[in-house]
Amino acid sequence: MKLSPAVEKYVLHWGEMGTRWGTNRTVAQIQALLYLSPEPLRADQIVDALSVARSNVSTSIRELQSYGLVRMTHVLGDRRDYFESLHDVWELFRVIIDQRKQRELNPTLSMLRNAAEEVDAEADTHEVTKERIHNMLEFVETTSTWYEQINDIPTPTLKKLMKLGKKITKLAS
Amino acid sequence: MKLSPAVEKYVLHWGEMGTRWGTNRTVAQIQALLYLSPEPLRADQIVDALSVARSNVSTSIRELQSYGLVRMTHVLGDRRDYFESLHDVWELFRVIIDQRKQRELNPTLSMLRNAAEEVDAEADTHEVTKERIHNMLEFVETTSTWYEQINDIPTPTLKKLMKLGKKITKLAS
DNA sequence: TGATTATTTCTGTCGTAACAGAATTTATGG
DNA sequence: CCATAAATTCTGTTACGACAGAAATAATCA
Repeated sequence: MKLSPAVEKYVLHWGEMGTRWGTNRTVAQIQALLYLSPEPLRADQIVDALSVARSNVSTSIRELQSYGLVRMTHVLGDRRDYFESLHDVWELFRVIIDQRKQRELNPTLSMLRNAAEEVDAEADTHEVTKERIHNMLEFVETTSTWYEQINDIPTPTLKKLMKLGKKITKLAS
Repeated sequence: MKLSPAVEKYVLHWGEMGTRWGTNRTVAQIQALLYLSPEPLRADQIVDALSVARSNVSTSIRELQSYGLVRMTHVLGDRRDYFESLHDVWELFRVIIDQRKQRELNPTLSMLRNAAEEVDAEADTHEVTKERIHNMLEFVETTSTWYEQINDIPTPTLKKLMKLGKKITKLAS
């Protein structure tokens, strides 16, 4: 299993970027490899292609499955597990962003709601500080509900909307 | 410099979240502290409030300044440096997202452009793989130009647009 | 210009996460 | 069931980033 130069560059870059997105290199590399692979791959093929330990592949795939980015498949008469990634890029990023909303936005939202309530009762806290917390809360709430709304939009519509770019403002005024 | 309970929670949470966003705890805590502070703070005040080493504050502030999130101010007759954060949340996130675009989206875009060109010339690479690279390139390009367009929209307009949520689709059909 | 205060840079330590390889568990075919 | 293959979990090592404290540098005042 030798990767072509272009595929190798893709996989390596994706691995690098993965580390910036809260996951680790191997996880991101495996996702990239599976995304580009025309057919599902076995763990040992991934080991071979990426030169990582078998155990590492096992752990990483489990993580990818828990995110909902990778699923297991099987071949008749073969007891080994095969894995494939989501292949639709839009779907892929919906899932990723959903995850991040769960892990980051939601906890922040509840912290801010608590903090906003609590700070209002603090007599010796500066008004400006109170206001700042409320502003941040409002921002995160707006972002959060906006995202939930947008997430309901079917992909083709979403694409069209995005292609409009700032022209969208003309319609909405 | 004793932080109120609400402020402390905010700062601690922000620090935690910071680690998920590619920066470190101290940097994020300092930004949070400065964001909430009614007036600019000196390095020694930050040391006191967050219980971190002076050197750590120096490095972190430098990082925040390089991101454009924090700026230095001075007080007449006082040679010490004072620091304040951007206070407009919308502005704050514009800057943050801009940074992330620079560091993540743009490099990925150029990798994908190279990979797309290179892979087309690879005779023994599967058609499906080629297509996947192109799909990813198209997605990132769409996202990138969409962002550039959106970034031009003034904040009040942007707020209104976001409040529309998915109702936006009715206008654009 | 020397003394003092503010700031930055340097150096070493520590904690954490990634990872390899070994050991174990689980599954399947003879 | 036993033997073998596959997959997972466990354990120790390593690499890296965060950070404190020390040392060095820069700025300001007497």
